[in-house]
Amino acid sequence: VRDARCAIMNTKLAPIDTSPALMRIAALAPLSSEELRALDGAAATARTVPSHREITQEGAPNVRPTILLAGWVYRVRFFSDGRRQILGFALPGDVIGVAHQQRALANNTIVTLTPSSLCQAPDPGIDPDRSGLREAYAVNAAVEQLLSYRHIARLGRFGAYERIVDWLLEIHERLAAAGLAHNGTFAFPATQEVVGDALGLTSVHVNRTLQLMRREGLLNISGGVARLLDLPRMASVVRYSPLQVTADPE
Amino acid sequence: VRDARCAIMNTKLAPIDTSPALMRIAALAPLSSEELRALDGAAATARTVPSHREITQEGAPNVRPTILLAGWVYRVRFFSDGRRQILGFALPGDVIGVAHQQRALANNTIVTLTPSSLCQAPDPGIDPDRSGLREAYAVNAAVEQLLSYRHIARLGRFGAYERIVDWLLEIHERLAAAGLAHNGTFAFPATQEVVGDALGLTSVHVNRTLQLMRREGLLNISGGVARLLDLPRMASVVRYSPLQVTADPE
DNA sequence: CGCGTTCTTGACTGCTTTCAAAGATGGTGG
DNA sequence: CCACCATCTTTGAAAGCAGTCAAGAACGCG
Repeated sequence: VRDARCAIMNTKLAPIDTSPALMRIAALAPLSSEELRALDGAAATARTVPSHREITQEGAPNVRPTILLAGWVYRVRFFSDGRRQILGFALPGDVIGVAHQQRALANNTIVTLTPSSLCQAPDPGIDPDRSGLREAYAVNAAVEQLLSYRHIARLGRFGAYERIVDWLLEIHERLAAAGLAHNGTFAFPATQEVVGDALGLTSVHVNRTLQLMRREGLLNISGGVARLLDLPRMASVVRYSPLQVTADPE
Repeated sequence: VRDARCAIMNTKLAPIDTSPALMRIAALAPLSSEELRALDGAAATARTVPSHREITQEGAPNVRPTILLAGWVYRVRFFSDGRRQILGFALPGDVIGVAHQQRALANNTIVTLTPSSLCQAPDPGIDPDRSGLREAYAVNAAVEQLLSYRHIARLGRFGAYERIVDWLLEIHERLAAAGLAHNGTFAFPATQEVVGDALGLTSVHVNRTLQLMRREGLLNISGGVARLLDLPRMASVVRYSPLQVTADPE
């Protein structure tokens, strides 16, 4: 897993306990050492998928629950005239393909944006020793739903400038939870066309807006790396509030 | 329950087995007579909420799972400058407030659009006799997620005309599942401003677009009633495909 | 070093918003 | 039964944000 990540994301080799995906999952809920071992074991069976490959297809039978260990993947919906809308991204540590019903169909197409590493998500079953895992998956699902709602609000009421700021802050927060962002800087594999497809804009307009932000000293995206240079100002533009789905304990 | 529905929605008294909410839930999964009785019993304890009341508030502790028996409610996200974006609607038979994690927070504010009737959703627990209910709730959740994804695609890539057509077809399909739409005609309590807030448009532009559609003989909304006069043509405008989250059995 | 992808730029079009005010509608109380 | 008020719908003119089309520059991979 670590090797895969290093090859794929071009990051420096890190100690085992900082594996981004596991760090993010462990942040969702307290996990027992047995559960951490189960995750490690699953990660050992990871498969690598090249970029631009479909993992699921909308309307086809759902895949089994899967953990994204490394890479970026996106959910997408295609239109008959060739347009497409990216519904959201899964980042390292995200769990995809979870369904609780019989004969579930995938409700969206999932495609790898970068070469990615995937493994089957350990099944907590009804094992009382794995309640932490169940909780982590539940929190993951709640975050996923919250992200959808935020994306709807972003597309419905934000202009291009706000959309990009808000979305970058969200990506940054999520990557930071996996230890993949430092000081506002993170690997950013999306082209301007992909950003446009995610935010309901044309790549041309994304380009002009990013240039404006660059001139303002707000951020800088180049060479596959995003640098958010003024997080406080970005946050104030859209009144950004961190993702939260669970109440803090007293 | 039936009385409440009649008073609230101004519909004609219907036989018990056509109660819209229960009809819709029963369509999600096969239910045993025990489960149907449980639903009936829950419905008997329904409470009525006036219009424009908040049922949940984003960031507050989540409410317990609730069935909407009658009326329309909407999920909404507010912005600091007074703007708001409606994230989606719950219609009779929809289950709201479901969360599987500890100390869950509501991830959106839910507000009644019309006077509404609500009851607590029967808990299937781990009772094997209530697997149908569990399945129905799971399918309900899958539909909810699918609706979110469709809404994202709608807002991101459709123009005003397409957004309205696509959204009305979706509302129609959902109401029809509860027996609340006949021949393309259904009670429609949303003002043009509400439609605009849901579709990311101004009420002025919603007005102009609806007028265009009326002139084209496509549909007619007036007096709180929507009449979709040419469903085939509407469907072809956006290549509408019915909501489906479960594979048809062989 | 060469080619394909991605980024950048310019001019022009057009959908949607904004602002303001005038009608229509529906429910309520006199 | 009608007057009245709040809400909702309709209309017009003007401005603006974002899209479209096309072509050139830069980048990165093999």
